[in-house]
Amino acid sequence: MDKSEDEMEEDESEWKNSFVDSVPLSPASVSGTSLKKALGPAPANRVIVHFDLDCFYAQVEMIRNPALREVPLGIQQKYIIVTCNYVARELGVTKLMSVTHAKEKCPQLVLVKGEDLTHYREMSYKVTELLMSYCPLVERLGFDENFMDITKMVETRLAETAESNSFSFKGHVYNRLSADVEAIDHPRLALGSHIAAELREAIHSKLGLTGCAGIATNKLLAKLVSGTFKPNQQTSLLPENVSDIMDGLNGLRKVPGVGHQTAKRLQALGLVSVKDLQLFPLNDLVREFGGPSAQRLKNLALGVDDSPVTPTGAPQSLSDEDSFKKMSSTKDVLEKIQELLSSLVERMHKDGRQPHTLRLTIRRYSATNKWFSRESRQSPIPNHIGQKIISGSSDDAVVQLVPLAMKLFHKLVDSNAAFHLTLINVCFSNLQTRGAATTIASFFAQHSTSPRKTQIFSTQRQDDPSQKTVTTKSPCCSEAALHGFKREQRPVVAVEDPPLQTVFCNTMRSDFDETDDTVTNRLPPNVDPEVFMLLPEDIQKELLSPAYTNSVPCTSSTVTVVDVPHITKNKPPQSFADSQNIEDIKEVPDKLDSSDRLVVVNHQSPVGTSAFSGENVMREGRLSYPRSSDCEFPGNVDPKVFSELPPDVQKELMSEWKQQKAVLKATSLRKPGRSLMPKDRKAAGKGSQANNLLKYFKPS
DNA sequence: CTGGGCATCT
DNA sequence: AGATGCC
Repeated sequence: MDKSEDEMEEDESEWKNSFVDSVPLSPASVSGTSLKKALGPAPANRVIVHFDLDCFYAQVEMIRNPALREVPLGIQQKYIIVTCNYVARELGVTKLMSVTHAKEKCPQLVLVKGEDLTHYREMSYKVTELLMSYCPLVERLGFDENFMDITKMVETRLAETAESNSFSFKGHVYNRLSADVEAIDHPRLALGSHIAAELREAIHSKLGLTGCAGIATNKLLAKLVSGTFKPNQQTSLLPENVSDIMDGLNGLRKVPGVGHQTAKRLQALGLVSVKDLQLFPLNDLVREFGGPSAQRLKNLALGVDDSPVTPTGAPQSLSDEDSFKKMSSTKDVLEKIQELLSSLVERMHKDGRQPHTLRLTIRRYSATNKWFSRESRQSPIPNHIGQKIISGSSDDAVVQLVPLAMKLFHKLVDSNAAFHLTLINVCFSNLQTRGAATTIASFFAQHSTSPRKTQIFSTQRQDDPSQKTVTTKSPCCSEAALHGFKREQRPVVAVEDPPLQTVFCNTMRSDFDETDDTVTNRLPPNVDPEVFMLLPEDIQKELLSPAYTNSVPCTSSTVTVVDVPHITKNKPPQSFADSQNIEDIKEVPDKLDSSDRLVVVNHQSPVGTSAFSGENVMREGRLSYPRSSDCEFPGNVDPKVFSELPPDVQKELMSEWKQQKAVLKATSLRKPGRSLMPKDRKAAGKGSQANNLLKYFKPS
């Protein structure tokens, strides 16, 4: 529908999404569609990597129990082997094979139950988090796959490496025997293959996991090519071989994005192979699927995929479910719900966000359509219950949630009649950080996109001095809630160590000044609104109160912000080092590799890479009052109070205010009560998600 | 003898 | 709320 104009301009969004900063778009070109062609030939292509961990669950179990490495191992969920190690595969076991079948084929098969996903989930987030420490553009796909847009890393490295011999490919090149010959023709993909190799090595050395990678110019191709050599290998796909890999797919079902249902509908149109779809008239396809889906499908068949790598962040919902042969009594249902809610509440508590919606999903037994047809009902979670989850009164929370869930159950099932359920799922969604939006917080909330300024190092060598610095500071960062405030912390490592080579992914460009902030991962300067909201209300108040006029003697933003109310009154910043939750953050790197400061640094200061905001953040010194010409204060902010805030906070606030004006303009047509449109919400969510992400890869 | 998650779109 | 898709 909205695509009518670009029916023939299927590349349009790619122009926006796949930009690279070496090919700056002029402001005019961004808004003017007709100017596209004026930009000349195709824009620089992206470099996308798809990572796919080998038999992920099995690897996790083998790490937990190394003895399992030498035996054929299968991970069992109910009656299914969901995955197995390569020893087992050599003996004929495959994924998604029934247990009985597997045991027939391989009587020695060792089975480990894998229904509890806790360990897999934790390890999964460690991987994502590790990748994110190199570049924030990481998108998860399930627990064992990640997409990464390394275009910027490549561009940076390209600028630095003038050496010709670096233009060779690491790993395989799809359908090529001697890659080196044409490597020079694809320097960016070639560099991408080196980066992919380094990242795989990092995953291996830090987390002990092996996996495959695919390097290509879009997500679809990267994913398709990553599996061509398994396990623990990588493959690059050159543009001239796109049709090879697409045409080589055995059936439309192999195209990611074409599921069972879509394949069936396509088959009804007489389409079976990828070629069939490529050649099928678009108009006919539109009749069946509608404009956007039709175009998307056709593009997929052609290997065209302009969808951006969308940083995943923390999950938007947490759910827990169990399936069974039969559940037919209300009492059993109640017990199951209780059990599911208990574990879910625990997980939610660790997450730290407050769920505002509870959903109950069931699957009814039905001879025919057994595995589809789920039904669900949802309801708001009263605030006082949600609070208990956060505060850790888990038992109380569960007690209050169970009746809620049972109400939902009775909406779904008439318990007077006979019923037969085969699955129950409970889900928390509408996850929000605690605290009502104070005026200021709501400012933040609107566009707290995450300003990670990720500093990346291709390989890390060296030094302890930084390590020390980090260590001393990290305690202050232990609360996930504090992370946002560390953003502007001076990059501990980089400062002291110039030789710390390659800084990828951080755009130095102070940015094209376009108004188009949706196009890229344009991340506003560092504030973490969420963090503010996480602070106890009295502290928030105090922070904003005109009565609060003490100056803050601390220049470390990490310490400063959080401490403002307390420290200035009560404690010196140092004392914070030994207070409370030190371990949270510290343990992470320790568990991984205590000598590796890179991880540490990135954790504690997920300082935005893509801080296009480029404006150099003021790192020390206090800003003086902003002149009103520069930035108007919101009415509720006392300039004097403002002046007492730590410099980075001042900076952040001003940036927010400045942006607020722009956003208000942009959103003036929107409903006031719901000014966060999907796109905004997405952007806004990412900021907090990134912070919260840390929790997902906590120490085990 | 078909898991237990998650996301997006409508 | 459901459908669909992915692992």
